[in-house]
Amino acid sequence: MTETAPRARRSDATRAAILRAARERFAADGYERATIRAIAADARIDPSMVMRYYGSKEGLFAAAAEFDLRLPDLAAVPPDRLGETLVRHFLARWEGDETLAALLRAASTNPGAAERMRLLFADQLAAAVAGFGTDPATTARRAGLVASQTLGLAFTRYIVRLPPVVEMAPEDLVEWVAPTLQRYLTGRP
Amino acid sequence: MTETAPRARRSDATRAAILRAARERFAADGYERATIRAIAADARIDPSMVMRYYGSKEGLFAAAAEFDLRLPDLAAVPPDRLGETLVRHFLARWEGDETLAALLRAASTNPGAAERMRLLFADQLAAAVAGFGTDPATTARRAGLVASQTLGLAFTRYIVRLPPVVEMAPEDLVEWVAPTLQRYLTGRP
DNA sequence: GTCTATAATTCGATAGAC
DNA sequence: GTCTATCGAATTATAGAC
Repeated sequence: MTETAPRARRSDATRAAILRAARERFAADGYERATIRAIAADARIDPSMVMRYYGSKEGLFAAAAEFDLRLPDLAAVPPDRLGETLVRHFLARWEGDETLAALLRAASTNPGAAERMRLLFADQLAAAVAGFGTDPATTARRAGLVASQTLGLAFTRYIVRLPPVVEMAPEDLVEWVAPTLQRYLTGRP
Repeated sequence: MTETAPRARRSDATRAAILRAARERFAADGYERATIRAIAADARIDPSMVMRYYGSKEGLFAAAAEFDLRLPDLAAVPPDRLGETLVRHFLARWEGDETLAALLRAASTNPGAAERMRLLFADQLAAAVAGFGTDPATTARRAGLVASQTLGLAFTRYIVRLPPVVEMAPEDLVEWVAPTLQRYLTGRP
């Protein structure tokens, strides 16, 4: 029973510190500009430790970019408040966790990160939209439209930082964007 | 009068070939992964020529990322067809010129490219929206919302390439997205 | 105007002492 | 488990021959 009772190993703290620093650097600089050396310096450990724990830069990114949207069960949401619920949820999720910003920046230039983004879309967003009961033939398309607006909001607010989008209060964004998502989810073109 | 009668210099063809290759590489790989060596190889010239003509990698990008949205005069568009006009225009503009894809990819990781994106937004999109006559106090915000949807569409369709967004026909996209832009431009939240 | 040669960095990754 | 030392490759940029 060497593994059945997980004892907090000393290295766990180091692993966590590396992941935290990696998310920050990948979020701020993207995949190519974020260097293992810089990440290690932030985490106050030796660069070779990163390689030891995560094998390669790609392995480190894969671990750091693990992201759960934590979408609510859309079938339990009042049908006329789907858009509002989604925008509010996305905003809260992004502002509290920079992992998505890291994934978004990296996906622009790194093929592996882009593939991860597509998987996140298919496994989480498209799956949630498919589960609440509109015409199955159009759910993928509806989910894609929702992604185009929500990722565009994230891109302009957190990556490019367009001043008017950055300055809008979360509640103002909800007011403006919720009807868009509502129509993409339940409307006809 | 050594310059008043511009004679086609031999080097002009080389300059143009470099720019074309640079746009392709920047659009496909982003700023960091696109190398001067690869661009020079595409243009069938020596890498040192790129430095000679454009001074540095940043100077080359600045020249290659020059982009004119060529927005129509919104004051001349029927007020209830503003959204439709804009989506159609953006789609046509993007599919015919990869410069915006290059700018979009680079803006994710390169601070200079992001600044360029903000300038393009302020000087062209925000200016066009301000010129057609809604409440001046809200025009910047309306332009920001339009950017969030249009850049999100470009990001999901040309950069991350989410399958459902890639597969939608331009006319379907117009049908779905036009009402969104129409409301951002002329509606109340 | 074009190209060769190379300088000066910087990076990811490895080997091995302790 | 942690760190020192370093390898090998790739990059931007420069100096200078032709």
